[in-house]
Amino acid sequence: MPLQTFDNLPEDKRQRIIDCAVDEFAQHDYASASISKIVAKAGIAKGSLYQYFNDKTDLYTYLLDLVSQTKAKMMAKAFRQENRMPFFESLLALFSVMASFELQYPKLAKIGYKATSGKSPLPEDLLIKGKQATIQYFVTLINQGKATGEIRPDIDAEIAAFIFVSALSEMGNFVSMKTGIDKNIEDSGKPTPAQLSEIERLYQQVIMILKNGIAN
Amino acid sequence: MPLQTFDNLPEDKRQRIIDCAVDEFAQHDYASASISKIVAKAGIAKGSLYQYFNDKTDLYTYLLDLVSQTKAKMMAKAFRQENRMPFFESLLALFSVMASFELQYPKLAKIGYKATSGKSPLPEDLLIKGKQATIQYFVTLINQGKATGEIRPDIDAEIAAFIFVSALSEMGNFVSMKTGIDKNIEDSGKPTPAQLSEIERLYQQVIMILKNGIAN
DNA sequence: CAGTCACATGACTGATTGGTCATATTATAT
DNA sequence: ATATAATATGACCAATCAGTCATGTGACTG
Repeated sequence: MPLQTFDNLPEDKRQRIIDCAVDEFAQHDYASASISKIVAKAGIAKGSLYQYFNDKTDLYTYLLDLVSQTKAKMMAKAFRQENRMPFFESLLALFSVMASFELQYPKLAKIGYKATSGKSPLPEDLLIKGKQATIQYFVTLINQGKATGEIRPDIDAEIAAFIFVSALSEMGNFVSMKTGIDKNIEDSGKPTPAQLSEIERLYQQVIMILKNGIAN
Repeated sequence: MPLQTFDNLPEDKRQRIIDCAVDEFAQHDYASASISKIVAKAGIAKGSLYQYFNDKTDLYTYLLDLVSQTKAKMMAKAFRQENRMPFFESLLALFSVMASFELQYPKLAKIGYKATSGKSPLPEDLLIKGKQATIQYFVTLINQGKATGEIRPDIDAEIAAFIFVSALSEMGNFVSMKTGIDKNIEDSGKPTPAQLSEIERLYQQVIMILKNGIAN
């Protein structure tokens, strides 16, 4: 975790450092991301960065925390209401949040994506445990849906969950492919209404397919 | 492409170099993969490697070729028969090939996966074009299915194709998660019959879900 | 034997890396 | 104004990187 000195920093300077670090880790994986380039772009001395963070992994885990906390905030906002929704409404809300996150914070999304798919210094177990945790969340959701009769009882919950997670995690790529949103767009740059409706149509179609299948 | 000298090499030496390079590029992305480590592990001088390949990207693209050619060979074997199968049989065959490839050549699969998801020195356009090409293949397959009445006409072919590709490309991870197959398993190590049947059940379930949906 | 050619070698280069630390600057407190 | 503590700095270090090249080796040819 960052040292106290990092919190004592003036807001704009701290934010600038974070921005530069996010830029770097969004474009390169952990091993290739360069501390030297981060401090150069942020306009601070390398020694300074090492007064804010213990080492490279410290900075990296700080960014991963930023990713999950930002996402968690959006989740909390979306699920503020009754937590017992019909299954497919829950699914819709989940997809909606993931898509919005991807649109609003494409760089943070990229960091998170790299962390789960590529290489990172964290114990590998910890990472796949994270992915398994996501799958497990869907498994319980699906089993609830089975209990309420919304989902066919012969569905293998784990495999269905795996499909959902795959579609979710890859949807970001598809979104940016379709909307042309890319790294040149700054984080927090509000997406246009046209993009939003396109995205909404996208994940509604996805859910429809997962719900009813494609067979005639 | 590799120089002629590489082809002139004695078979075992050439294979040893390929194996070590595959090892390295399967574990690290392009930027992090180390030529020094490859030659050290292969027991050759660094200068020698540069008599076989022009530079790092030359070696890398050679490996990517190896990946796609290996996969293409398996595809050709599976689709030797009549090329106009019912849609869901084609889908089954596709999934089957992808799963077998993942099982038989986990390292090659990992290299290919990194190439599409992570960073590589190739023009980025070329890579996402590759992914889009895969999607396009599914799009035509789906449109054929629509024409024959196998698939509902209101399905958005592109979105459905995206879901298939996502499931396909992530299935490797799921397979290794379920079967415990990992980097410690050598390429070409034949998977056990138990693993094979487990895998078969997996992608049959996946196709069933994509075909009929999960709704009751 | 001499000459030629293909390949093998590893010391070397210049660049870059994560990380350190003595020193300089600034802010706070007395 | 002086002392003390907090922060800023960049030259520096050892390690590593991709890539080069003069030299060496061995096999084939005349």
